[in-house]
Amino acid sequence: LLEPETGRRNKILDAPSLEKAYRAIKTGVSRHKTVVVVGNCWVDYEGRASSRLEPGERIVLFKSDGSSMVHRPRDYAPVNWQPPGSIFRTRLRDDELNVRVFRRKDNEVLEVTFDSIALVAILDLKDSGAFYLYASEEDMKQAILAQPDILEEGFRPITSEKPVAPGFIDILGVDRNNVLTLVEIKRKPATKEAVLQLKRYMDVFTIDENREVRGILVAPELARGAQKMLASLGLEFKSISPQRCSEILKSIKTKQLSDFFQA
Amino acid sequence: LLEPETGRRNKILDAPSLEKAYRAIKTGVSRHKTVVVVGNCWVDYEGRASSRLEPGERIVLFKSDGSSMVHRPRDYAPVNWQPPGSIFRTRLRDDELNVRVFRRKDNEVLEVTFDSIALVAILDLKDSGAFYLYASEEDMKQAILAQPDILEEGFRPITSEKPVAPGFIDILGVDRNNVLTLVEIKRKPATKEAVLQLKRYMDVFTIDENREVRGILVAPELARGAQKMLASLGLEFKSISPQRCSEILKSIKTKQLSDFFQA
DNA sequence: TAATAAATGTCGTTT
DNA sequence: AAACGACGTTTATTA
Repeated sequence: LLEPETGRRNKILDAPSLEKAYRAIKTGVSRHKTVVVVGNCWVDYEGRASSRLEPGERIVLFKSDGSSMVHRPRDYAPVNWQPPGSIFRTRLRDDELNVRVFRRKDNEVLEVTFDSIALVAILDLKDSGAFYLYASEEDMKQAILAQPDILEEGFRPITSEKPVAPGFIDILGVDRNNVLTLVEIKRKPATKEAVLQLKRYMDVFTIDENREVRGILVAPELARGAQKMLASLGLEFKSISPQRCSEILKSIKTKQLSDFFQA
Repeated sequence: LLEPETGRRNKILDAPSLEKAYRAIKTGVSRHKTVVVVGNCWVDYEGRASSRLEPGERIVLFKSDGSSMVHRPRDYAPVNWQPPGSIFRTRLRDDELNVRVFRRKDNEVLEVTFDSIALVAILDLKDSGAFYLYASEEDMKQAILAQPDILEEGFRPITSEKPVAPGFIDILGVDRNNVLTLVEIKRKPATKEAVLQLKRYMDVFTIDENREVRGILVAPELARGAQKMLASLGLEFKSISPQRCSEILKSIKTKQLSDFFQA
């Protein structure tokens, strides 16, 4: 334990010496804690590309899965980082605290060197909370499979994620007249790119020119240029919002629950 | 000033009460500081999609440009975030500290609610250090423009980033026989997608079927399926690594420096 | 504002 | 391991 006398799981050092920071970081990393370091530092990266960040004050995270990131006082994205699976090595010499993050894959090295430290936090984070993302494209697909009528009355799905030459058809089915129908789903306004994607899938099924095949693009709306392209290619559009799909799924789950408790 | 008596720029609170944390965060955000909060929290997001993160201990960053991110003890990517330009609102009630991050664009809301705090850091980070990235696609282009022979002996660039219907041709030039030559550059193994991109550019210049035009794809290597497609479309490939380009640029800069000091 | 392409993209899945 | 597509992709650039 880091502080057996207090029983606390976290260790916070406010403006520690390099020596104290070094010991805390080294111990923290070896014990698979999450380490936050704030201080004046410079950063070198060598790998798929290479980079150099001149000195300045930043927030650096070292996580126990081997991922790490260097955050400047602005921007959403870290200026430098290393994905999970990397290995840490901490060193202190010549009034410089150096953390090297090595990643076997791509032979990548990230080196952060501090010459002054404002904060070190060694954190033992307990986090098992579930994460739910709703209204994803997957949700939209599940909603259409569960209630095919929202696409069109009489539509019957046959398969989903059907592998074809260019990729995967989201849903393959037949309409009320038994005409083969390809469904491509987008959770955002469908772009020309989405139209072309559906067209590529269509091409696979239109080897026989006599056989009728329908292609329906499902999305909350059509993006600007997409309408014209869609029409010229003889494809169709059905507006369905991800939110609506999310609610359909929710109502199905609620129904399943109530059925369960009634049974 | 946060702590006028000490003159320190940063304020570190180790396991503060919700009330103390609330005041520090509210003040810090309003004064455009960088705020780090570690504690037990749950997170809701509503926008292009929606999400729910159940309670757990996380590291949350609030930056003065309006960006924010929620980091779990593992993974490179934040589990939830908000890009720059968002607006913070901090509230305390019913033993819950709530920070709402609102983004006008896409009408997105991120809400982080804490019920216990392990650390609050209000940071006044001074960071003006320059960031240099090497071996980017831009570097590759500059290297070819500076030493066209690395593409092919006798190649002469005419323009770069030439705007054409589908986008921008990386480099437009002529070969030793004055044949118009289009160059598309990729820093990673060139995929079929890159081949198609070059093909689209080629189409613009082949209105006149009699006029010869060459298309050269520059990349460290060709991805699996790309070779066949390239050949079938009559396009060419030249292997150049981003690293090599980076070194060419470096040597040019060194030369320019030595010339400067000799003069 | 819309469109297009780049990114050390990352991440999951499937071959 | 390689390939392929999705992502709340984000970001920059330009018409």
